Amino acid sequence: MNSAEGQRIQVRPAVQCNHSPSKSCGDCRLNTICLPIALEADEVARLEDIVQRGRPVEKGHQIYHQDQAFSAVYAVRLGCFKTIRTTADGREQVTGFYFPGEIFGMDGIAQSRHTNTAIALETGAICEIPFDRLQDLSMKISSLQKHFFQLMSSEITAEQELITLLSKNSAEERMAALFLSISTRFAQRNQSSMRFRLPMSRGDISNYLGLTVETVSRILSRMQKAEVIRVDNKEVEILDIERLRGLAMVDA
Amino acid sequence: MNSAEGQRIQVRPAVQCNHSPSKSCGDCRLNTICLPIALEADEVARLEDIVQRGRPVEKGHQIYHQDQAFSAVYAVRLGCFKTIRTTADGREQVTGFYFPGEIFGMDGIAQSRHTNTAIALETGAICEIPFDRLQDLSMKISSLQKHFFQLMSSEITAEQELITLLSKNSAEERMAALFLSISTRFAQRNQSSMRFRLPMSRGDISNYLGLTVETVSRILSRMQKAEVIRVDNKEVEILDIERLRGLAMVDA
DNA sequence: CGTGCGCTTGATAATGGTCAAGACGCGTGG
DNA sequence: CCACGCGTCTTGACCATTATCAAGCGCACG
Repeated sequence: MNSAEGQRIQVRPAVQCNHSPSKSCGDCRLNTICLPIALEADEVARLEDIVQRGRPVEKGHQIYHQDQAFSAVYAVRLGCFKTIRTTADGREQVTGFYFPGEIFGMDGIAQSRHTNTAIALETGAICEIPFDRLQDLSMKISSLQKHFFQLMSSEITAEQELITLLSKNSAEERMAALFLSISTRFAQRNQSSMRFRLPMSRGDISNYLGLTVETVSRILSRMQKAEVIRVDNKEVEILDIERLRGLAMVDA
Repeated sequence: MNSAEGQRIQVRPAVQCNHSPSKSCGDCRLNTICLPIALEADEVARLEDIVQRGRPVEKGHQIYHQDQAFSAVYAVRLGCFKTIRTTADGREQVTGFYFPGEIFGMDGIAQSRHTNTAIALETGAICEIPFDRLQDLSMKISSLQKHFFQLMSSEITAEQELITLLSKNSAEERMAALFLSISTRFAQRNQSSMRFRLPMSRGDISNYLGLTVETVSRILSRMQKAEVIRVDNKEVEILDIERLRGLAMVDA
């Protein structure tokens, strides 16, 4: 899903990160926003200046609500977040899952109002980045402007991958692709990519993938029976990643 | 589909446009890029300076190809364009249709390579906007930077609408939504929104909507029998837009 | 300890896909 | 100018995947 994000992170290993001097960049939750930018020391200071850092949020908390005035984008430091869009007739669509180091909220820029609602799937923390101040700073620091264009473009390509998945792939292929994406994103944070806990419910998964909970549940059972994965409630273990890749038929 | 684009255009009526002094902004194909910006005269000149204006292209021509190095984004002046993404296993997904005044090619920014192929659906013309020069200029003209952030955000919200459509709506609802979107976009250009010629084939439509050509064909016949639309090959007439909106069940 | 929500599993149904055949339209070449 | 041929579109019959409906389990939380 988010292979663009992935690649951008992977090509830039372990440089010292000024946000959290005690940590390597691989650990700093802000790496996707600060890492690719060759900032001068005082520029880093200016960026840190505008960022509301490490605000803790509890499970189920809404960061912003659809139609609410847009003022900031958010970087995930800890935990997992989902964005959902409610249609005119009341149906809901999960439009994305966001893991540490990823940015959400960019949908609100165009209309100065959010077109999604963002919700914490588990207890975590976020950095709030006021967008008007980010824009100002981008006028002075070209690499910051460039990076933000790239971030938004990544969001576009990630969504195009989801469009393709929904449009062209079977239920099983969609599930496999999601698991591979989640696995990759855990790996990027130096966490186990073969064994992890799903932060989202079956309902979130099925909604995101355009399926029903029943179908998701059945496919999990089938994959488990085929010994591709092992599932125990939200705990997932990938037993045969090659076969999972085969099921996905997609370059995640 | 593209309601974000739509609203942005509609709230800014008929100001004089400096690109084509003889025309109102409603006619200037570049309106989505220049219109919302309160530029000084010399700033307009600088923008016009970098834009390769009005390059004609013939039907079937590729503007850029997937994996090709990214260097520019493109504004449609005339005609209609589609973007397609080819997956690892060779399947193709139509990711968007672009009408005059709309911008395509922003997918390439993140990876400095295009993740789509853009193809002209009919003979038309485009403006090429070299991205590095646009970035430079955005550093000097804050309203231009702001506008480009908005453009990209619009692309994100448009894609989220498509995701929702693919995930939650029936074949008939998808078709109705697409027709409403196309109709709206024709209206924005002061062209007939009730009677128009589809620039894309049934295959393009079905691919975009995650359906088969047979299903698209059947639904067109059904809608015609129900006297909601009249179809003659690519010529479409909307007979009952209220009923079409009812079918769409979506805020297009 | 009970209630409820999330998850699983089964039976059945429907939407849309696949396969197949024929019609229509358009461009090309005789 | 007409005829041929191919590609696009339509329509029908049949089939498969996934949704729907229904029931039961188990864990978490009051």
